[in-house]
Amino acid sequence: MPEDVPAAPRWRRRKEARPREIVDAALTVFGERGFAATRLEDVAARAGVSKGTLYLYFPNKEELFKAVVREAILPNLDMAERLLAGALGPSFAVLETLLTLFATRILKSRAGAIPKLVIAEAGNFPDLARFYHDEVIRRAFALLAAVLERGMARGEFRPVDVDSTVRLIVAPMLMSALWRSSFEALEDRPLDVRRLVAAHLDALRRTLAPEGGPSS
Amino acid sequence: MPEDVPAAPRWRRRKEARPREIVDAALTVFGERGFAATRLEDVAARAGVSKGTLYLYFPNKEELFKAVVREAILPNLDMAERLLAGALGPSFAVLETLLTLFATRILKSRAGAIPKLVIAEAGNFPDLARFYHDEVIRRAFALLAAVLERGMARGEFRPVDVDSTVRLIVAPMLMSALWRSSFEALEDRPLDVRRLVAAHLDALRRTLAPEGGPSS
DNA sequence: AAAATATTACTGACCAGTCAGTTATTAGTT
DNA sequence: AACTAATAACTGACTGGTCAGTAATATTTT
Repeated sequence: MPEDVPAAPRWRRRKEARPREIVDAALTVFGERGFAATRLEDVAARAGVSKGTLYLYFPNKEELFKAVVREAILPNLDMAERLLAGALGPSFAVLETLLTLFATRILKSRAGAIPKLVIAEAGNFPDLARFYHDEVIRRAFALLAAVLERGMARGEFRPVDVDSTVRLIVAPMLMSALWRSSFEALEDRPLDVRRLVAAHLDALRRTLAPEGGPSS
Repeated sequence: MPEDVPAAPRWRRRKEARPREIVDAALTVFGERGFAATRLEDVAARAGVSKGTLYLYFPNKEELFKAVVREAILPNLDMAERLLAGALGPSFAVLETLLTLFATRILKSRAGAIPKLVIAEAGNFPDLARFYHDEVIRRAFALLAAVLERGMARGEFRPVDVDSTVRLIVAPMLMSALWRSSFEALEDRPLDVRRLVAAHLDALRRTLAPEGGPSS
């Protein structure tokens, strides 16, 4: 055995790549275990570093979690807001696009576990709850409210209680995310999100239609 | 100081009353903290006993939790099932009663925290998830499905995708429960459940109405 | 006195966050 | 181009605190 062949180094310096890899690993483990139950040792192992390295890039567990939300959720919200701002067609089409976007970009990705996470830990980690409330929920609600206002202003939707209706729109999406995280494994058939979204949009069409049938 | 006056005993034997008191205390603490984060020491303190006493009545934390669900949720499900079995009037009225029942009996009581709890811990405590799924979710879904089938059979509802529609009915109720447990404290105004239920029922009326207007 | 009920003190396992030390990389020197 | 600091990146053992469950002991009731 030649002993002068330099073995591959035990580790490499990869200052640029680490944060992304750590956040990515954290999303997976947080999603599986929840915030409190996640061991940073596991996150580190999955990211291929040691626990100490985590603390070189993130001051503590909470900030790591915030970084996960920023990376996994906020870009989608940005996209949704741009979509509404540039919308020209009927408001219901905007709604349709938004729900479909949520179903594909959030529900089908690992980010779908985040709502469960936040709901679960809100009581014990109020800072996290406030962060998520301010950065995600408020914005998402405002976005949907704007779509409803637009539709009512253009005579496409009948006048509705905006706040309640926003919640009615969000609820099945949220519930789907929670379902997948918590109960799907207990059933023989997975939740058919496509079918649920179709039924939801059908219900919304009937709910929002002006009294005398669509005005268009 | 007379020393022969028998002081009040430091504790009394109250074999019958303990379980209920412990379960009651557990409901409160589990609701505030979640399952994993709840310290049995706190439950004991709130029930006015010591930690050891808990273990005289419940073999472990999981069984204590199951007892909480049995006491706080199942009686309401029983009531709901009896209600449907004895229903004579229009199916929509049954739906209305069920949702109102949920809003008053679950949402407004401490039991409203249970859904959050189960969703939060399902991943880490699969036995709890299975228990809740089998004892609560399955039954609740079947109940609502039965109402829909009844309405369709009587020509009161248009034909709908039953599974999806059940989820659409449940979702806003569930979301309300989660909201109250997790985010209500962060907002200035509390969630107006009455208004939400009204909007939901209004939406459902439009969604379920047969095409040519109500047939009655 | 014996049985039943309750308390108190303890054990063992767990984990976020810390830090002294190690290894890879870069810059400087010959 | 080879050798040598100097520095940045990384590691992993350790600490301090927590808590479910258990064992030993005490009090109440019959």
